[in-house]
Amino acid sequence: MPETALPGRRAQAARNDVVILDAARQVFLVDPKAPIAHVAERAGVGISALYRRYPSKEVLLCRLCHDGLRRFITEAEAAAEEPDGWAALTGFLRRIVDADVHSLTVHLAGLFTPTPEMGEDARRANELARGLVARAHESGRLRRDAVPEDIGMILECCAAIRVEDPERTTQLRRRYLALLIEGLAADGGPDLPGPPPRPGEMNGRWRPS
Amino acid sequence: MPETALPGRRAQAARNDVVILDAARQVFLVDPKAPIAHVAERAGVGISALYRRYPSKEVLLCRLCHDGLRRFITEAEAAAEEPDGWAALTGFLRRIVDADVHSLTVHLAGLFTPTPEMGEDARRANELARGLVARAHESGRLRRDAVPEDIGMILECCAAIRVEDPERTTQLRRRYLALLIEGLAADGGPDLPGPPPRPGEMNGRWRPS
DNA sequence: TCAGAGCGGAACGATCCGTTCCAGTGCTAA
DNA sequence: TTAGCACTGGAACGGATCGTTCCGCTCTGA
Repeated sequence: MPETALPGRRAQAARNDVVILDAARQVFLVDPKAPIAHVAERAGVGISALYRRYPSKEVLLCRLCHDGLRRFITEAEAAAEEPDGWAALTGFLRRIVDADVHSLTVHLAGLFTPTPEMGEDARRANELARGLVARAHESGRLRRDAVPEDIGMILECCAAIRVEDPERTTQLRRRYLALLIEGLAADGGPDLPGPPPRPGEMNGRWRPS
Repeated sequence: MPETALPGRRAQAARNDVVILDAARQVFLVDPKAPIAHVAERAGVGISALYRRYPSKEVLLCRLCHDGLRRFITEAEAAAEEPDGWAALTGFLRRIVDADVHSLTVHLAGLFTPTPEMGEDARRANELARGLVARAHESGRLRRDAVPEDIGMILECCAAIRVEDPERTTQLRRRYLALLIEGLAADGGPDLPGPPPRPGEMNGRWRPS
């Protein structure tokens, strides 16, 4: 029962499923508080098509956010397979930055009440990130004073880069990620200033206002 | 005619001048689209006190933005005095990051129509930044493929770091700025990926929507 | 042929926010 | 002492925005 082979109206519906999700990602990535009408417009559908699928904006936001989180986990698990701990960490960062996943999970947080399942996935993501940093440390190529919480911050930095053209955005983000990774490499430079980020220090975003 | 010595009502007015500007900075730094009432609340004054000083929100925003730009120029001029080109650039970045000036000039752009005077100052700021990068290159400590436009991007990265506590925010920003600066140092590593940012590539923000 | 799934978009109601307005307060100067 | 006024707090207003509902239409599948 391949979805793409469905005829007529159902085919349109199936196509709309993905078109709407794509549009929502693009729109809310640029402006997390964008009105839902923008999503419909971008998708080239009416508002009804949205409300047929999601009972409210909050649910759509939650779905988007959770998808991003799952992508994060998937990439982290893939990176865990890479034998070289340093390559695992840097490759992981590159893929997450390319996928623009950080904005989805983080900048949308606080706009909806998270499901318990998301909380669990968030914990799992944390655990995986911790493992990646630990293995990078073992490889000896990661500077000694780097901590797992640095990952989220570095992703935050990269997510801040954004220009009109999405492809150009990716290029530029790679540039500054490369800069950060260069800094992350243990080259015997001075220790980083100030106390490192603590676990949970960035969690202020998660409770709904 | 020292302002602080003014008695009674005028003293209150003089105090309010600075209290309001401070509050506006704090509020709009966190959320550039915050309602003006939040500023009044934070300043501990009524809305009238705001409208007595600024004819509209747009003017206040413009003032804030222009102040930030002027601060940028001041710091850049100070850095130009520093004989060591590398120390000049890195010190400049640190001071701008500490002053949280980038958000003021950039994230507020597009929310008002810029004055011609601001355009001129923006050009001057660009020129100064270009000079700082040139001198850093001459010092031999800046990686060859760094360009003046990288400055704005790096500031953007740091500005993305923000937590509840302002002091903690500063600490964390210094941490990631240090990482970026480490990457900026010419250590014979591989060239940065992708085409570097071009002059004016980030100017899409400046026209009012 | 027709029931109904799916759709577009107008309409509605709630909320938000910039701005205006007015009554109160306490200096200041005559 | 007191009239005038600079300054203020905050309620009120009007316009804009946005999430959601609703209605009439189209086209499918049996």
